[in-house]
Amino acid sequence: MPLPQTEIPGRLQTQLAERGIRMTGPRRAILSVIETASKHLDASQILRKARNVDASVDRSTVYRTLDLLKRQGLIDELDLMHLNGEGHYYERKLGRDHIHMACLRCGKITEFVSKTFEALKKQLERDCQFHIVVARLEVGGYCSACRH
Amino acid sequence: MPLPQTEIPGRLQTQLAERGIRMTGPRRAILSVIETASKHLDASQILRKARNVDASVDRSTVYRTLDLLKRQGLIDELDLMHLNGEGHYYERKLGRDHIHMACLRCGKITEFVSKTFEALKKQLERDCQFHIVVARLEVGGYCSACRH
DNA sequence: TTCGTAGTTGCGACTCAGTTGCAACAAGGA
DNA sequence: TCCTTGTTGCAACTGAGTCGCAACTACGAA
Repeated sequence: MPLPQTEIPGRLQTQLAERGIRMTGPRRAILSVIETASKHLDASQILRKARNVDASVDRSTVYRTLDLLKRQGLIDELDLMHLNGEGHYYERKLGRDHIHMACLRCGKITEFVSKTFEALKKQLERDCQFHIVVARLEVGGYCSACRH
Repeated sequence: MPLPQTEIPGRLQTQLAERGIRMTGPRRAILSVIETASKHLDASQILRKARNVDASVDRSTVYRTLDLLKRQGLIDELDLMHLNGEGHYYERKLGRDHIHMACLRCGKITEFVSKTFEALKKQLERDCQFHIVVARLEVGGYCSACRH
């Protein structure tokens, strides 16, 4: 089942305001990049796009803002290690956990929500007496267009 | 009856020899470290331990050997991002995929094999027409001793 | 509207993991 | 023993991310 992607633009700004967090020019630029992203971006891609909005944005401000959003639980950090071996990618956190599937040939990332995944997490919590805070499943392989 | 978890020391050496790959002093040192490790090690820990065997081993040789073992499919690379935010860890690849659960408080890594996980992978392959090469599930949370 | 201040910024210098080019070296087959 | 090819240590480099600091600014209070 595909994810519903539509969100009100400016939602992240609102969420930060609700928490009494200061809004600044660089922050607005970075948030708008994250909100309007059509794919997963890493820190340097976010920096480059944010500079189209506000040319003075600094690398360290991007990292600090990503930190802030992580601490506030508004974005998730992914590895997508299968894709190009390295790098952290960021995405808006929507309600449900989902699985990331990276095609090793064309690089496409597919997201997937699964009841079985939810069941697996419940099983882990029960069988291992483990309280899950975060669960990330990353899959590498070949998508339907690239499989051979 | 105890589980047959023990491995003959030198097994990695044998596997490389079977593939006609040259054996050298530094390589032997690094392989023995990986084979006798009681927990997941990162590259710098492997370097430190390998130097106890052969003091001249270089950082770059460790990375090159880890690359070799990855390419040969003899080790897996993990992120364990939940544990300390960074770093790649390595482990012998045994037959079965397993889940890594990292306790955010005590740092313990628990491994878990699950039929539900296997079912989830089958479901992904079927529903998304995706050919899975590798699937990594990393869970962060609190273990039974640390939960609150 | 102005003011004060705590939070934020850009900057530059730094750390740390990992990579690379290269000349010297050595494994292992002939 | 020799030869070839793969491997090594080294040193220099890259790229991601961090940090201390002085200058700046958002925004609530006056």
